[in-house]
Amino acid sequence: MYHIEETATILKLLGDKTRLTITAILNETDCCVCELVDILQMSQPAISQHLRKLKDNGLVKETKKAQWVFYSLNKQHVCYPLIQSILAHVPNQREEIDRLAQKGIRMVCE
Amino acid sequence: MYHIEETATILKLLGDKTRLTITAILNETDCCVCELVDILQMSQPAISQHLRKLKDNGLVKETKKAQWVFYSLNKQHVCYPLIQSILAHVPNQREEIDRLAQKGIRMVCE
DNA sequence: GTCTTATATAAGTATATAATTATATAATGA
DNA sequence: TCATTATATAATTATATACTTATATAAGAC
Repeated sequence: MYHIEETATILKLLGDKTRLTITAILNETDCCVCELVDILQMSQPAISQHLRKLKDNGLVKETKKAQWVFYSLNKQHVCYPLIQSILAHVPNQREEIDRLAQKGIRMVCE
Repeated sequence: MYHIEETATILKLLGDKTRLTITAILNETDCCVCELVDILQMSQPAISQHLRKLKDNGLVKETKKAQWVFYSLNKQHVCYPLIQSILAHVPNQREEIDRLAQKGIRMVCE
């Protein structure tokens, strides 16, 4: 059970098509920024700025690997259960991720 | 299972402390505008405008009774299940409603 | 009819948000 | 070292949002 305010903050964060999609993607697999750029067909700064908001609120974590920064959902977040029950209502993004894999993820990031 | 965009719209609507609280209240009991004004301690136009957004998106319904307009959650909304699974994570607003009842709802609305 | 109460809407203002473009940083590899 | 790639940040702009104040509408009481 969360506070109303805390919950509203999470909902506001996920109440944006781009961030909700990013969250749904990360719920399937970790991704680096350029993969998200490729899937979402948006500019790199726009994606970075959305990731920043998610990170500032602790919803995602970042891990640096060579020149890439991989983002993942923060399963330790207090609101993770809320996020999961929301994601249960939206289609998973397997297709998008598979499409990316077929193009060769490497080609995208290198 | 909803579309990402549709879900984002709902989350954005509920991603506001006032609207989330109104929704949580209406999940307990129907309310007229002046009751919400009393509970939320906000101006009447502010409450009306939030109710308008909720109504425009079909989340709430209104019923006129004499000079009052009672609002209720629209259980027929496609996203009602999503809304319920979100509300399951926030405290119900029984206390606020009870506090209002003790003051005498009649006194508030007349 | 007029007065009061409940609610809605309009106009204005201040702030927040999302995007773009340009630039900075950081890591890799030649 | 320099060039390239990946990512972040800053500055700007356009739009959206939440609220206030003032006013309109609608219903009931008198």
